[in-house]
Amino acid sequence: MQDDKDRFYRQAQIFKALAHSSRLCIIDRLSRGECTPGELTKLIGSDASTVSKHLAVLRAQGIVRERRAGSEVYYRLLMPCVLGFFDCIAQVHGDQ
Amino acid sequence: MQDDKDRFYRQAQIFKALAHSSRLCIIDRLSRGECTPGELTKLIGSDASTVSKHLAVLRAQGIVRERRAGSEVYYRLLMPCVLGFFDCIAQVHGDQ
DNA sequence: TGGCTGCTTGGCCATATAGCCAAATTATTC
DNA sequence: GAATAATTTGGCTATATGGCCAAGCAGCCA
Repeated sequence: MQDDKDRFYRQAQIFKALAHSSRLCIIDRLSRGECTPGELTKLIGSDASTVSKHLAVLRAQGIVRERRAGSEVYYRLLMPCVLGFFDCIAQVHGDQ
Repeated sequence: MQDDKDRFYRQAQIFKALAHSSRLCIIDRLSRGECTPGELTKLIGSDASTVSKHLAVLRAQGIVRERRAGSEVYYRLLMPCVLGFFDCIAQVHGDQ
């Protein structure tokens, strides 16, 4: 009962982290290899601070992880199974 | 480019619909068979109007569909592949 | 028709989120 | 140490969302 409630809550946190087009764009990009916030900022086209906050949201849920290399930071996807979500959705939406 | 933006946006809408513990609870219940809003209201324990609005969110994204039978309404899960999401998350969370 | 039940919609408030700019932080290079 | 570049954090505002209550609508039965 309470366990279920907790589990649903934690799962919902993950979905919430995925529930933004810029963050999906980030995940899509990271599925093809590591990337810096700077590069992602160019890709997405919003302010660097905005992108950084999106990355923080994904980090907080363990979806991505960062690695410092000198003055740069590289992010990588920790939860590749989320890519399967896209297939599921595409199936229903009939797109892609 | 623009297509990608659109696709990410529509996918994000789906994730947004899934990003609430009560709605995940609904999906979990519907994965075991049809159910009325009344039953779901008892299960979740919030106001009937709140549950109805959650169902509207899921309906709008094509995740569930309703069927009228006299004065009652039965909801069913249209997107069973979302259940796979739970496995993915559990895998990472190590729970369940 | 009138009343009942089941469900949805409208209205309102409290809270959360996304975005920008500005400022702080960390590492590099001169 | 100062200047620069990359990233993050703080602060603010605008918008979206969730929740309740109250009201509306649809089907059923007396």
